[in-house]
Amino acid sequence: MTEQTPTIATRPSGVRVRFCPSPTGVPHVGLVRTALFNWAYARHTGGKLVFRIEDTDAARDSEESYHQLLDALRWIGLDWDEGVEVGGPHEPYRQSQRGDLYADVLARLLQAGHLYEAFSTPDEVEARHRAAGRDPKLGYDGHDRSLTAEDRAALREQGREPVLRLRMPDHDIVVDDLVRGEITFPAGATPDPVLARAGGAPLYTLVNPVDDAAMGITHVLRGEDLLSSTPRQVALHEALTDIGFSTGVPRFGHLPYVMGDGNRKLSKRDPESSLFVLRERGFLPEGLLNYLSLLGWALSGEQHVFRRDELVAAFDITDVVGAPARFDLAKAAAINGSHVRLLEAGDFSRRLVPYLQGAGLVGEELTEAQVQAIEAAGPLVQPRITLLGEAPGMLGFLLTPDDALEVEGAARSSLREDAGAVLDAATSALEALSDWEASAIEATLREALVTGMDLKPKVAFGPVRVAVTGRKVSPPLFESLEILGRVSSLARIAALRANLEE
RNA sequence: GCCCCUAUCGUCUAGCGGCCUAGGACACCGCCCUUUCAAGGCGGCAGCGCGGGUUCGAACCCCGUUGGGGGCACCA
Repeated sequence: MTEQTPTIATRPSGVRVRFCPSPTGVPHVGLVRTALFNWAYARHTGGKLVFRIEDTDAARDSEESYHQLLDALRWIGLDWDEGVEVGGPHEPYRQSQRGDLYADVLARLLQAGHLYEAFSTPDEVEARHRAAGRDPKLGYDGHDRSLTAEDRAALREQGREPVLRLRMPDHDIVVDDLVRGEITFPAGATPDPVLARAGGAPLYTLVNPVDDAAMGITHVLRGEDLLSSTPRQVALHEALTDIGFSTGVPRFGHLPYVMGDGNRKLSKRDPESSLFVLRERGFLPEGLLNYLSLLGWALSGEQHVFRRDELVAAFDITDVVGAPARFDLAKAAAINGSHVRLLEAGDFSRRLVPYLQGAGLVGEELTEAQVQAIEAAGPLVQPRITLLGEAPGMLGFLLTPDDALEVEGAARSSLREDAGAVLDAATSALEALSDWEASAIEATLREALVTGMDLKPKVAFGPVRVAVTGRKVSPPLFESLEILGRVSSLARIAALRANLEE
């Protein structure tokens, strides 16, 4: 065993980072943020991102979750250089398929004396702590470290099977964390961890560092929750180096938590923690990517809205902040709104389609008229929404047959006594209009209602807006009338007029 | 209990000893623009947890303290 703790890996050139989730549950924003920072660091440095799946817990892992992980990464636009789906020189990239490697490493580690067989049950460990007047929560006490071959044989006689524990070094372990700086873990503070169950089933404690070593990972960028497991990982890397399996210890960088409301970690109970919920609400991949990168990092003090390539150009793991960041849905939406506004008009309209389909306003196949209406109205709603999911509400009136249009209660009750007269005047003016175009519509309606009836614009146009869109709030009225067309517009005004009589 | 992390406006952050009477963004509040609602423009409110040092000088360095978070599994 080495005397000193090497904290800087001596590796071939080039940054190699990895993203290695276990496929349990639905992808959440904290997970994606971790993937994002690994990706950004790889792209910034010209290094490689490895995507590995840690599915050694058959009870909790699921194939569905695996596919959701792929879906999530692809949607937000993170690609990887090696790993599941794309292959690479270190296949396979699913730990459930790497059992032979782990068994081999375990055997070599055991033979070299870095591992030992431990027979103590958790109850026995706790009982020893109590008997000695120590805190029972102290963790494993190292009791089996000194078992002789005879001792072990005797225990086996009793039908007991040992787990394999790593012999932690008796010196302090110093980690130069890329985001937190130098951290010292006192000798003896980390109990000897179990690396394999009785029977040999490998645990995360073994498999994660072994694969990092096998895949030549140079920088381990992961969640803060794993910070306290770092000393045992460093110790394992040292042992792996000692047996010639590895060439050193990777650098570590521990990313801050993503918090929810209050002072809790963002939990799966929070709906906004689910990437897919966010996507359904209408986040743009580039908008969410932008916001997520702001959780613990900043491009500069001044620029908050930026593109993917600007992120890559500027991102450095050493600039990441160590303190937890709160996920603020309002700010996320605001950043998204900025990206919505940045979209080219045609692009924006096309991205609306899935949300209109989801709302049942259009079918699988769009009609020519629907395409035209969406493209014409797109620019009207683009500055008015922050999430694409808001679009159906604003565009619904254009994609609904005249006789199916429903006037919202609040819109209906906003009408004053003179609404009928306003609608009558609007009808006369519009029927006489030869050129059905927004500016002409505006001119004639202003003349008839504002000038002719001496009404304030808000009062004058309100009833027309309600008649045509069914709502108090809508895209700009005159453009909306133009897009809707003369026939439908007049029909809707007439319908509301008739309705007022009742 | 032990170990570790962390601390600038309500929130996310810039700041890396003098450029700081602390900058930006979100939120909030005004005003302008305006056919509704937005967008946009202009302005405002609001912060270095506390106590000691070090220094000519501290948001920045050191020590302590308090608050917050995490870990102490045959889960990952």
